[in-house]
Amino acid sequence: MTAPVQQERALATRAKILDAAVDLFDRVGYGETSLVQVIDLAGVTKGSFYYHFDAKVDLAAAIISESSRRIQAAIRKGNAGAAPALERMIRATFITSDVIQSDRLTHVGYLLAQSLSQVSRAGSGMYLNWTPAFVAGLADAAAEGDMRDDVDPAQAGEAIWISVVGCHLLSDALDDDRIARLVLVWRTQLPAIVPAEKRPYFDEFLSRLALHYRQPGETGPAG
Amino acid sequence: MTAPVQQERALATRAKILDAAVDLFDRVGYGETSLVQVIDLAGVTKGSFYYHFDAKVDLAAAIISESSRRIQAAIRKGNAGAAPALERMIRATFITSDVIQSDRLTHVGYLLAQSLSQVSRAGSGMYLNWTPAFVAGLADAAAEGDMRDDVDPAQAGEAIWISVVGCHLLSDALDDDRIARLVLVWRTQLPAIVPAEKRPYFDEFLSRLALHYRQPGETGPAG
Amino acid sequence: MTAPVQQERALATRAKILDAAVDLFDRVGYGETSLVQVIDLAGVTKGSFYYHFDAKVDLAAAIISESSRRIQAAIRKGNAGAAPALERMIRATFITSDVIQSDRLTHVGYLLAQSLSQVSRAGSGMYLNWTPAFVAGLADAAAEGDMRDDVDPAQAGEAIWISVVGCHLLSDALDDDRIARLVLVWRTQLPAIVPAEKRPYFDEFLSRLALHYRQPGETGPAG
Amino acid sequence: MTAPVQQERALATRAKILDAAVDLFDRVGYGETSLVQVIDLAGVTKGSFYYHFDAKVDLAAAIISESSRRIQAAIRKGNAGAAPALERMIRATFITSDVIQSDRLTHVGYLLAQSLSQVSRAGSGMYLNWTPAFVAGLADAAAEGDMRDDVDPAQAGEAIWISVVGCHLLSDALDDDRIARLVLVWRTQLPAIVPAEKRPYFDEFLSRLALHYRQPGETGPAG
DNA sequence: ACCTTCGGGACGCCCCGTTGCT
DNA sequence: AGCAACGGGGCGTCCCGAAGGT
Repeated sequence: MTAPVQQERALATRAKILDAAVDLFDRVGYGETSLVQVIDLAGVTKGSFYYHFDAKVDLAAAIISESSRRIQAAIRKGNAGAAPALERMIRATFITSDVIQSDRLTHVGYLLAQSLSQVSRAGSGMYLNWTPAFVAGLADAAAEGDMRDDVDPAQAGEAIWISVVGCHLLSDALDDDRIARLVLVWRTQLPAIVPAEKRPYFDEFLSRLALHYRQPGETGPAG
Repeated sequence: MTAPVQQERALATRAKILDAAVDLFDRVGYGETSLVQVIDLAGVTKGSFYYHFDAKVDLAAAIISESSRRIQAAIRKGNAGAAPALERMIRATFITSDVIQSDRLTHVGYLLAQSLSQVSRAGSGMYLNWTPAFVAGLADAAAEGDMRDDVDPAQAGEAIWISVVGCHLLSDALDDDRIARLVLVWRTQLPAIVPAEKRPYFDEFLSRLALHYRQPGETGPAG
Repeated sequence: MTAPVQQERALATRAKILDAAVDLFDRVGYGETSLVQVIDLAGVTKGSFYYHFDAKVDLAAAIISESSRRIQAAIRKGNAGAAPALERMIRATFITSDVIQSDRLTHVGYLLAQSLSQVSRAGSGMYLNWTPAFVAGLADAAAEGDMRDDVDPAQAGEAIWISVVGCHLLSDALDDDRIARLVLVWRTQLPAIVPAEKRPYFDEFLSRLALHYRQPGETGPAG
Repeated sequence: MTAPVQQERALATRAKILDAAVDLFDRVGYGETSLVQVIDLAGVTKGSFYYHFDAKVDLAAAIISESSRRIQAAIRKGNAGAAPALERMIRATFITSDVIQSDRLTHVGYLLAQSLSQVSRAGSGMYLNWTPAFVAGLADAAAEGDMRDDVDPAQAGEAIWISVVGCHLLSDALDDDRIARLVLVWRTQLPAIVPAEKRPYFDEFLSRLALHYRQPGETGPAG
């Protein structure tokens, strides 16, 4: 409680800088954005910037970590209640796509993590860590009877993860609706995974997710 | 006839520059590589460089176009004889992975095309054009009786393409064997596509492809 | 009085740069002077330079505008009291020649304005604006009875202005005494302009101006 | 005799280069024009250029000397017959203005001579040599009775030369009609020089010159 | 003699991410 | 937090030669 007012102002300054950086990194890219562009857009001075950040890369690092923090938080919040593992997995991919799509900072952070793997370790880490997560998720699903006996959770997990990754990349490159593509992926992958009798249920489950997370502007089939 | 001798030297110089650029772009990245690094490594002077290329981006452009040229050529060569559409499609993905994996320039060009979409149009073009290609391929496959009746070629085509893209991205990020991951993808996708009675054949087909294109250093199961 | 010290230092730095630039532009020319020559001579660093000036041309622009500022100021100061229009005109040409001759920055700025008309608009502007000024001056002189009835102020004004311009150019090319040449010009032009009875007065007026503004090193007739 | 064909081609090449240089120097300036611009516009190669000219400055030098050659030739031709000194002088100034105005190479050469005095010596030489020429001309005119007794040929000569110089400079800066301005100059200067009884003659003389040399597009008073 | 291809380096300007002092 | 200064490259371009063909 020493000087809460100043702290507030400092936080606001930091936020202004971060916002400006997100905007510029998104539009012109990290390497192509100069520090002065950032501080000009943020309306602060260089001294002020260097008070909050030690270097330019720290900007990226801050965005990246905030981005992954938000993704984690969104998943935790969206998957709050108890639910079967497979449903949690599916929902997690939708939540992630949704937050990446709707929150600019998260999106930029996600992109930065890819291109600046030397900065945050989150780059390859992101990809490295998620494969086992998917595999583990499918193993749990199998234990819960949500998987057919003849599929290997390890292989299926990696296959799905590959598709999800491709999904993100394509949606970034083509700048179109992530959710729609994600639905497509799950609709083609799920039949090969879940037991035949559960397919109707998961079809419905997917439809509901698609409805819930679809883009504001996008109109559904009955739109 | 007119001046063949000098042209040879020029070609060699150009190749030296390109080689150096490929090496550096691969190791440190395009944006992080300076022109003097390139010309130093190539052992040429700036004047020489600017005789062959108008700007730094032209280096990238040249690598990108040569890269896609090589991919096309490899596919054409590998798919020379007559073969069913689905087999050609599958083989094309293996050929592409193979050449990207084994030929450094091709790999770098492929990566550059992604990050420098403003330079070559090949960036987003790559992704844009391939989706319909996959869809068309599957349509042909359907006409040839290689597809189950209950799958939509359009959806299946995009789904596979998504997986292939994810495959490349993950293999790049994790820097591991592309072919192995590609085999995994096809093994999980094919069952959902081909008629049940043809599954054994395509299983065998995949095995042979995997054997044929697997990395030199990688030892197979019987290695 | 919060931070006058810093501003002072900044001003000093800026002045050092400007001084160096004036020196070099004068000796070797604007286009032939490189930025590093300027900053080396000024004893500042590149960063410092680019803090004060956005580009090389800004140096020229600054010199040009300061130059014309000084000319204006000198004229205003020299023509402070009330005096007939014709006398003010004559005196203004002497003052201008004097300050161009004695102040290096003014001289360089005057020269730059000629060659860099694309930079400052002062180039052609200088010439464009002065013709009407001379014409207007002579019109006032006519109203004050200082002009013969049979001369057209418009023609006489332009004629004199032409002579003054030629005067500057020749003095620059030959690098000799501007004042002496200016006296010559006025001595030949005035008889054709002023009424016969006023010639003795203006002869005397010219002599006094010549005496007052003649170069320090130049020795007069009695020198 | 030895190889006239080749010489012809060489001459043509040289001319092409010179033409291109004149065009570019005129439009963008000598210092701002690069060699490759010249050779591109000329449609020759660098090697070819360096066969004809040792360096870039040689281009300027060649243009300058050709320019002054043409001026000399024009004066000689225009002043071919016998005529009084003063008339020859006047006519020479008109001829010079005319050729500078109508012949692009001459104009460019004249301008180059001013800015590149270090190149051709013609720069200051031009100005240095012409003053005595004017003085000598007026001395001759005096001997022929074309000058009033009370004017000093030396002073009058320099005064006129100054005006002529100012004339050129102003016409260049304002890019307007040289001839009109020249007429103005002579009309104001002549009355102070020639005996009163000869004024009508010279007035008529000037009118005829103005008519003869006025710009093609310019319409005279009677339109 | 005339011309071409290809190469050689030296700068030129600018900008960038960073520090000190206040 | 802010004003001022710091240097180290970045890319591009420029003027020019070397070596050879016709």
